[in-house]
Amino acid sequence: METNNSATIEDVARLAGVSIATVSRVVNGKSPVVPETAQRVLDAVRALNYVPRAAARILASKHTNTLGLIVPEISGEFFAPMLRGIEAAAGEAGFDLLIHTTSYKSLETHRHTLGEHNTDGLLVFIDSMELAELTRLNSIGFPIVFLHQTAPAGLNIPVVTVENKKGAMLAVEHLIEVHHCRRIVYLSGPEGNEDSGWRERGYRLALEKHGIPFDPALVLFGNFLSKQAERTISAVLQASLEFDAIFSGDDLAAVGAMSALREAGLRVPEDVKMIGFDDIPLARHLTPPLTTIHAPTEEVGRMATNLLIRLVRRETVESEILLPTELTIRQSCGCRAL
Amino acid sequence: METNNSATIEDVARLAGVSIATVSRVVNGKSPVVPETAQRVLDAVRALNYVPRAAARILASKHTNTLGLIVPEISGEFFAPMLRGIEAAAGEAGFDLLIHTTSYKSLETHRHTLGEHNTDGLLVFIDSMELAELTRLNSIGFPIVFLHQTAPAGLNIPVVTVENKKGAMLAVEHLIEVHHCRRIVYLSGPEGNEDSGWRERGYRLALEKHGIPFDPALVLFGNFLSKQAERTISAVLQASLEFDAIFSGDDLAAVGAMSALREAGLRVPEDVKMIGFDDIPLARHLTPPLTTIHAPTEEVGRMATNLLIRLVRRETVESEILLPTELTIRQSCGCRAL
DNA sequence: TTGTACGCGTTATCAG
DNA sequence: CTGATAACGCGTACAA
Repeated sequence: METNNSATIEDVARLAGVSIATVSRVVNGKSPVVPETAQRVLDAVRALNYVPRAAARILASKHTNTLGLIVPEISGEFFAPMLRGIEAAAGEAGFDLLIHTTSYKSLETHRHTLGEHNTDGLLVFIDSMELAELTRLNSIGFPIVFLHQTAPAGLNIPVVTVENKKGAMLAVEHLIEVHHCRRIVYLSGPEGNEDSGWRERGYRLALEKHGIPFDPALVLFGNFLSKQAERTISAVLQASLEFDAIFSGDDLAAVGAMSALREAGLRVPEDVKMIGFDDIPLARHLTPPLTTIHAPTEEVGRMATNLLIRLVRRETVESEILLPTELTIRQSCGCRAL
Repeated sequence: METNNSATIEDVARLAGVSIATVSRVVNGKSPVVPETAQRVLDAVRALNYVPRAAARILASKHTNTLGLIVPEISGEFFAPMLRGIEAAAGEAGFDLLIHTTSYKSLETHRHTLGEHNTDGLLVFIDSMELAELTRLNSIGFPIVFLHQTAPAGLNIPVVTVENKKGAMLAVEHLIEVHHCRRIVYLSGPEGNEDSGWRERGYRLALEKHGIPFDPALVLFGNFLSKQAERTISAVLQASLEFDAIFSGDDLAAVGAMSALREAGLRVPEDVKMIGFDDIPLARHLTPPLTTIHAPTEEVGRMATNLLIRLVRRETVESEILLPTELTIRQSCGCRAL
């Protein structure tokens, strides 16, 4: 609710004895203004506590200085670092950040809530947006950058993500080569999740490379959630599935899996080796500390945001950025504490 | 960057053969319009893919339909649930959410980035805002709600937080009464943190109630961070401080403390009992599962947002809401698994 | 270097 | 119930 009495550019102009155009100039620092007049304006601005109305600015200038972020849900552990990166990059460049989650709303409701009319560009995480809207925005040249997800066919939208396949291979090969595991479970993410898809591919590649036949029974559903992973591992343990290691598609699922294992009286890493993916902040505090594939999540957020800003400025950008992942050895894989 | 060719209210009016006023009416569903004309307008809207320009709307109507959130940093574990609550409540009421972190910016930069000119109201977490600006906003009747922090003297700003003192007492009394602890460490939060202050008060009250003298040497600095807590506990262990339990001001610090304990060869709960505060999602997955004071963090976010929205609508609201905390017993306190 | 005047797209007021 | 039309506050050609 706007309050009645705040100063407008006109008030400032009057007090400074100049035109509103001049005020606009010194406030935006665009065209040159005689230092002396500029100072008078600045004084007036301060005296009146003048702050330009964002809406008026947008209306007149046609750009919002705001970036939109669309996510399906805000899932803490993994998402927080990314958000930090995004917020930081946006802030440093002078952009505001409008956040929108799609999870709890009906499709009808969240149409058009974020788009050309209130943002200069959009950051889209996972498939939180309808293809039709995406296509429309893309066709009018509206800047969009995807996070952890490649663009649908035909759309020219850059992506920033991490080296999923390579990371997964690193993990599985470590399990095979160093710890001599042969029956390695892969704990998958949500159906259709691209990260999980690549990680599974890396997993299979590593097996193949070492002549270990792929067993579909070892691909289990973790849904990138502790709870689901816990449930799943408990169930297969009941059914006496045999395995000597788990490569979890993400750390959260690894956490749940470890709970299930402990519940069943199995020890990590003695009975089952475990490696996760992402390297969430708490990974090193688990018992045992979780060996995992480190993904530069905050950096992904930063990168994507910078990319988007360049897009907003109509600069050309690379269509895909893959940030490096690396194996972070702790103890859950069976390596000794240092 | 606004794209050139999108339809305006005038285009719609023309196509529907009505005035722009009528279009505005059916779009906003305010004044009654003959169903037949309304339908014509709706058709035109759809045909032209018309979406009202937010900026124009704001400029004309004087309110932004946007809520601002100011936080010092986005710290994952604890903050994510709160953000979820805020986002959900805001979204359900049709408000957008503008997020702003203050941590990495200079004071100069983050003046006025969020305020009367781009939001209808502000959610402020901890002391992420200057008193002067706060006072100014408050004096012009701008809606603000504090999260986990009471307003500075003289300002009339409602707060939503949790029953810190009661929760702390619950924890410490459990340690004393059930587990017969006598030398209980309190792991404090950041200097001046209000939550930590109340929790310490609860801790001291519980000791007092049971005739245990307060020992200042047992109040240690955890800073609500795993890393700091780990460092602190390691240090006092070196210095052979004696204690039989730790009540940690928050779960994150508890995690760090547990790492330090394990590092030193001490077992939880056999050698040291441990209780945390907040009940972050991962608490139950720690080894041993962390007994902690459950705080309804997501609900705090929801509540605060709803309060703010009522303030925006100029309704009167309670000046303080204390959400209940409760003891969630798991195993780190020495209680057996169920 | 500075000022004038118009346009941005809505909402709101007031007649009709 | 509907249509003109005046704000809303700022940026920016264009003119001086």
